[in-house]
Amino acid sequence: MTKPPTIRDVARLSGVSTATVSRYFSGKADTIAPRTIESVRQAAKSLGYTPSEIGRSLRLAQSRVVVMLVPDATNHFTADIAVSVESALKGIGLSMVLANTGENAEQQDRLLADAQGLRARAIVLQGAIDTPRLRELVATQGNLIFANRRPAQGIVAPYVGIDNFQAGLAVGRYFIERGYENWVAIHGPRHYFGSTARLDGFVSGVGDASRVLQLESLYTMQAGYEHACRLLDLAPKKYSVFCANDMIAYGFYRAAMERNLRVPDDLVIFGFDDNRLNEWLAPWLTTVKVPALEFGPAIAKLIETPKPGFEDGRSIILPFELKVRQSA
Amino acid sequence: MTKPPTIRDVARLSGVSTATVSRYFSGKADTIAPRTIESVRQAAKSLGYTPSEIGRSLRLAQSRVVVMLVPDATNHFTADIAVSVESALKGIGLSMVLANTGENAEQQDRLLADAQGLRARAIVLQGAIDTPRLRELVATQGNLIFANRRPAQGIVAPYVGIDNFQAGLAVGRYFIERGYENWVAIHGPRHYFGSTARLDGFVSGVGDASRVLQLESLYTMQAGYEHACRLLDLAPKKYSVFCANDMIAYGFYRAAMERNLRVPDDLVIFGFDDNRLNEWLAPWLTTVKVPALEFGPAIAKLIETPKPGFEDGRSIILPFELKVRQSA
DNA sequence: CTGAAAGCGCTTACAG
DNA sequence: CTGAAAGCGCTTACAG
Repeated sequence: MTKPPTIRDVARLSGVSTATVSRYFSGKADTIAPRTIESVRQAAKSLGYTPSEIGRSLRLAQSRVVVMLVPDATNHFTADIAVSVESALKGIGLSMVLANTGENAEQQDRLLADAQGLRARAIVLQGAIDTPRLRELVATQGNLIFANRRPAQGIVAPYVGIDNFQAGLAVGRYFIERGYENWVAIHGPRHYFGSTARLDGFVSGVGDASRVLQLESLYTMQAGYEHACRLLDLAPKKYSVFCANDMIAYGFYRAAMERNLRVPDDLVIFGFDDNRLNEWLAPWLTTVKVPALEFGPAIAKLIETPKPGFEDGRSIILPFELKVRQSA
Repeated sequence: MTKPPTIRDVARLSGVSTATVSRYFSGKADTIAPRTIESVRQAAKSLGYTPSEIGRSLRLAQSRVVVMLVPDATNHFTADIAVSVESALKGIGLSMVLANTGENAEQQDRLLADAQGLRARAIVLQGAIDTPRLRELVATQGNLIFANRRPAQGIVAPYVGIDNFQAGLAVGRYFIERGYENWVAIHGPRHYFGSTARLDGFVSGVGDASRVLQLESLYTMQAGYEHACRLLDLAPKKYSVFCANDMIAYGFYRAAMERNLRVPDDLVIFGFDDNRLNEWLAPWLTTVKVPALEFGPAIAKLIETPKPGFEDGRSIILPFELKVRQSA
């Protein structure tokens, strides 16, 4: 409960100046006499001193905090990316602050303001919503990084993730190759710019937009389930469904099971993400694997790299892979 | 990329002192003349000024950051609690930093040091590991809060969560009431002090420790699956299994399915947590509901309440509930 | 209703 | 190898 000791307390106790103590704690110990080092170490230890990140940040005009904004932290794929990023950042001496936008534009803008207040080293957005505030920040700060979903048209900022258009295209072509019919694309909310890249790719892949039934959906099991119920009850057919993520696919599958339909005989289902739950919950699901664990290192690299390249929209494109299993 | 504007820039542009600008931004606008307010507002807006949390924190000797340490951020129940806490803290003007200990004592201690460096307002631990560093911090800082698992013997700090012993007891009694036999308790890792409270309660509930087969397990589906395979293959029986969490129960169930066993006829399974995935993935699972969404408000309240009560180990005990469904 | 000034905990260029 | 001193962006008691 007592006030934490400061650098001055350590300096006093070890009989040196605060400059020396500071050097010790900021990794410049090689210019200090061994005896001095020892006395500083002792003093710090006996006081239980930990340098204040706040003092440090103020002085250096830069914090060691990276803010990550996610639409839904309880989504498993999102959480995997967050964990990967957190761990990679830790490796380069940064901390990550996680915050939920709840898919809400105002909430996002409020969090962006907070991140600015914290003087975040970088702001990583998973599934950003296109708002004026966002555009303003990208333009004036240049420390925003888009993950998993490309920024909207006209926003120039680094992107880390797969090429969603190419992935959609590959799925579309696979549908053609297999001779699937009755195409359905359940795609993500339209306010996620970039979420449509998968859809556009898919449509290109099958080659005929007019024959694709497009349904807009939240990224949840619930939403997938409801779409499926409506579809399977109103116009039952052997559909070939491309889902915007695995959660939607789970929901769709459950509705199919309830109707005694089998994959792939009565229904074809293709997911997206290959989130780690699949192995346990949906080993039957054919899906596009997005390498969640590669996001951390890529983003860390982007943050570490000297500024000159930060504003130029350079991106790190990760590889995707079609995981063909039972459902398609 | 340019340096963000400071309070001085705003003061200069609006022709007032930094004191006045500061008052405006720290909610003391009622002592400022309306015309002055307006000019400050204009100036701040045109400069795109956001007050620096760093400067503010240094001056006030207190940050608005709360650090939450979790053993595994990809666990759904953990994530639900984290989201609940983040949202409640946001409501009282605080941000949450999330960090993973990965069930690793050294990692935890490193993160605790980081939290101290950030001068965190509070540190919330979900599933803390008992280390000397942890004990030292509890004693000297008094801003640690234990969530979901009680602190170990001799650590006096506030706790938020259910009464795990009582919950285990209720499950044990339920087993007796139903006449279940062949009791198995798959409990969490022993280094989670407090994780054994559920086990102890359960043992008390059934009333005969010698007849409970106790298996130590990680909190994962994988671990639950492996325990089940071993058990069901080596000594097949109609077991009645109390799992330390729902994940373990999922894994156990899968192994049972693979062997064509049915719940509750061939096997009784009882979970713990009632994580939100159950509704979709395991609607058959009988489990103990822990109210994940009530953690946020409770923890926020603890943090807001004036210090006097902080060190005295006062706790907020949340209600649990047996959710009886198909599997038991 | 407003301002001048001190000081929160650090780091670093400069001087020795 | 070491120290004195300035200054990072704020807030607030004090004075007017």
